[in-house]
Amino acid sequence: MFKALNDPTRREILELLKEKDLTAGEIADQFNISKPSISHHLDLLRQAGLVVSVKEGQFIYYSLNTTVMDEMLKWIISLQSPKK
Amino acid sequence: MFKALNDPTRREILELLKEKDLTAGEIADQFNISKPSISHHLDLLRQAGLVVSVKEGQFIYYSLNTTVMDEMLKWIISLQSPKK
DNA sequence: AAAGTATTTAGACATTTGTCTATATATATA
DNA sequence: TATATATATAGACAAATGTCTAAATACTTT
Repeated sequence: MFKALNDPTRREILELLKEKDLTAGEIADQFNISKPSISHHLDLLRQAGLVVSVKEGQFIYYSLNTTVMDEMLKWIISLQSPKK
Repeated sequence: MFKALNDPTRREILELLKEKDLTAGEIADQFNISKPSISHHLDLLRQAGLVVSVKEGQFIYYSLNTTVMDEMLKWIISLQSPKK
């Protein structure tokens, strides 16, 4: 998950999906990167559980899965507790 | 910052520093990794602003700087807002 | 059934990353 | 001052990462 968030392109994809669900092609259109590369990024995001994909005809819609981020939020917040 | 958090060793270092400030050597002792490698990890954490180092005699004490994490918390939380 | 569109898979390649050993720098102590 | 200790820097190297082009798969339309 940290790994999935480590790439600027992937973080931008998440920000796009914040607005609304998009197909792989619509996402790829937003970047100056080849479609196979975007496909690869989407695969990594999916493996990390950060996005979910649903096939609809010949399109594949991607959407955010924010529940997974709770874990990360908790981790970061736990670091902010005061020292002994 | 995402980059700094992407490595398991660096995340563990942050968790150690959560308990109390430690010298570079004390940190290195917790890992099966050479001291120069740990020194490199500490440098990356420092560059990311996640830790602060203070020289005390021949020792260098490292401590957490949690303020930087607020930015990241905000980013993650912003993704969790509902869709249009 | 054939051609077109959407997406993924496969394989290659350059860059980045984490690790190491060897060496350098700075401080402390005998 | 010489030696020991703490830490960092330099340079090498294998593994991981992000990108590409070419080809494959799946669906749609004519």
